[in-house]
Amino acid sequence: MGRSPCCEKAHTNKGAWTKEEDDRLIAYIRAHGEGCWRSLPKAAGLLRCGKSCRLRWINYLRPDLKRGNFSEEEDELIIKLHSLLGNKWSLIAGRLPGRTDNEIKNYWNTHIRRKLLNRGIDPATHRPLNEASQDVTTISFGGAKEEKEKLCNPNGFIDKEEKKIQVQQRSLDLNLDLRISPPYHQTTQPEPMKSGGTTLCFICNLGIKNSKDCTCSTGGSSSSGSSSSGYDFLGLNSGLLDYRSLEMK
DNA sequence: AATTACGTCAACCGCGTGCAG
DNA sequence: GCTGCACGCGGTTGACGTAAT
Repeated sequence: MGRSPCCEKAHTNKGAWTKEEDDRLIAYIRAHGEGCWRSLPKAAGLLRCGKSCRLRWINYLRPDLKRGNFSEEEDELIIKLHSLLGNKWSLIAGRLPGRTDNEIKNYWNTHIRRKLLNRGIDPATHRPLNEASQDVTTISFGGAKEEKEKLCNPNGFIDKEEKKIQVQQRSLDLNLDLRISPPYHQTTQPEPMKSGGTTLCFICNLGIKNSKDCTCSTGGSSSSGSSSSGYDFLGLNSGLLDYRSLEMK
């Protein structure tokens, strides 16, 4: 059985794209737009798999791509978003205009991981390395599933309740409480780029509200008394982070 | 100059998901 | 509800460039 191949592999090119192939793909998409990747190669006269065309376009040929090095600001944003979202590269990329998920993923693995390690921070948990070996769990969404699977493992010798407690202890790390909820009505007016003559800071422009990182007068810092203690990372102490606000695509 | 080790990143692969029939 | 298709995503690979020996 199994899944049918996404394309006829026998007659497709693989490996690096040539200039001519790039030109054909660009010309076709300019003329017909994106979409229907499966039929695109044939229509564009390319001996490539549709997936390959899509990847090439999204990661390399798209006109709105921002080539070049990542700025320090982008670095920090990626770190913060990764601590929040885990390896959800497409979501992270959605917050970085002109950057692709593949690019960010590569950049993370080659630069930021090392950067964090040099700072003494575990890139998986975003906690100090000396704490990383303790009861800490990652923030990625996959973690819950793994833990669930572990719990369901019939061969496990540890009592299920005991395991539950272990998981709970390990999950104390960061209570994200990201919720999927029915369509909500905004309680506040959508914030314009400028509010009362005040230019919104980078964090507010990202749509992240109530963040301690906010440097403008409007968005963050939710009044003086709101954050009762410590670091209000991305506003997590001061309110619920709406997962939808992270979706950009 | 030759060889090896390492870093980078474009591209591939397999799986999950949404959707139409 | 089931099935197959198409797309999108994340993990991984491998070619290539550069630094070190």
